[in-house]
Amino acid sequence: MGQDTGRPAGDIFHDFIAAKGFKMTSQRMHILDVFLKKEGHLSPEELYSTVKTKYPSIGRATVYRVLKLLKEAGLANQVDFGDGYSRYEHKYGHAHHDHLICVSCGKAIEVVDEEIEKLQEKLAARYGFALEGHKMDLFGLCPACLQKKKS
Amino acid sequence: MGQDTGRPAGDIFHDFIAAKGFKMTSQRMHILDVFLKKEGHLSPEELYSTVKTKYPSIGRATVYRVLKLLKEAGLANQVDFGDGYSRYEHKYGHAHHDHLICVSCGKAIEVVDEEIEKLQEKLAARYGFALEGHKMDLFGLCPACLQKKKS
DNA sequence: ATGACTGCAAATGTTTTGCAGGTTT
DNA sequence: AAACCTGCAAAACATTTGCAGTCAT
Repeated sequence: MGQDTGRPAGDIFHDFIAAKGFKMTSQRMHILDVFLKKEGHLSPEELYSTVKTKYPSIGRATVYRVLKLLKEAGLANQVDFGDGYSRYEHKYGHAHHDHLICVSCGKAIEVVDEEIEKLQEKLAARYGFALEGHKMDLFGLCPACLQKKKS
Repeated sequence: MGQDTGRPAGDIFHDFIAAKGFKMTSQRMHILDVFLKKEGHLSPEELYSTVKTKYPSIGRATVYRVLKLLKEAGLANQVDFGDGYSRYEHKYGHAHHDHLICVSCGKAIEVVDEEIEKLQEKLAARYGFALEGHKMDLFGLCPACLQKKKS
C-alpha cells in the first residue's frame, strides 16, 4: 500500500517537475538530497539550516518552496504535532504510518496497526463518509522516560 | 469517562481562577459565555470577532489569554487540523472524541470508537509506552459532498 | 493597597510574496 | 527568447509580550 521502493526519489521528482512544465535546478536537487538524508520529522527551519551548511547560497524561501513541491510530488508528508510549526517527513521508502510520540523527550516513532486502519474505514462508513486519509498521533511516555520518572 | 455534567462550567472556571490566586473579571466571564454558546471548533480569531460584536471593548490579547486559561482549567481542548491556525472546542459536557472531517466542505463531526481506543492502548503497550492521550482525525468526503461530486 | 488584569501596540516566529536579476528549456 | 527560478527583504499570518493604567480582592 503506497510503497514506492521501485524508482529513485530523484526520478520521481524530476518527472513531476517535467510534467508540470517546471524546471529542474541545482537548488531543488540539493534540497531534495539533504531532505532525503535526514530521517525523522524536521521543520522547514531545521532543513533550511542543514541545507545552509552545505549550500550557503540557498535561501530560506527556496527551501519552503521546494518543500511544497515535494509534498505535491508525493515525496514528502506534512505532519503537525501541534507545537507551533509544521514538520515534514519523507514518504519515499516509507509506507503509511502513524506516530507514537514521547511527551517527555519528544522522540517520535512510526507505527502501524492494520486492525485500527480497518476499524477507521468502518467508522467512517458508519457516517457515510468516503475515507481518504487520516492522522493518528498517540502521546505518552517512552520506556526510557518512564524509567527516569520512577527515580 | 471524563464527563463532567455535574457542575456548571462557570463554577469550574471560578474555582480554577480562585485556586490559582487569580481574579475573576467580567471579560473572562463574557468570553467563557460566548465560547460555550458556540458549538464546534473555532479559531481564536473567530471567537474574538464573535466576542467583539457583543463586547466591543474586549481586546484580542485577552481572548487569547482566556483561551489559554480555559485550556488549563480543563474546559477547552486545543485541536489542530493542520490548516495554519489552532482551534478550540469546549470540553464541557463533551466526552473524549476524535474527528471525522470533510475535505470538501470542512465540516467536522465528533466520533468515538471504543474498539479503536482499546487497540491504541495495546499498540502503545507493544512499544513499552505509557499512553497518555491521542489525537485521531479522519479525512474524507461527507455524504453531502459525495453526492455533489457525482453530478 | 496590592497584585492581577486589560487593551493597545509593538514584538515575535513562521511562512509567503514581490521583485530584479539569473537560469533552464 | 520565454518562462521559470532564485535570493533577498518586506509582507503577511497567527500569537505573544511589554507597558501604563484599571480593577478585583
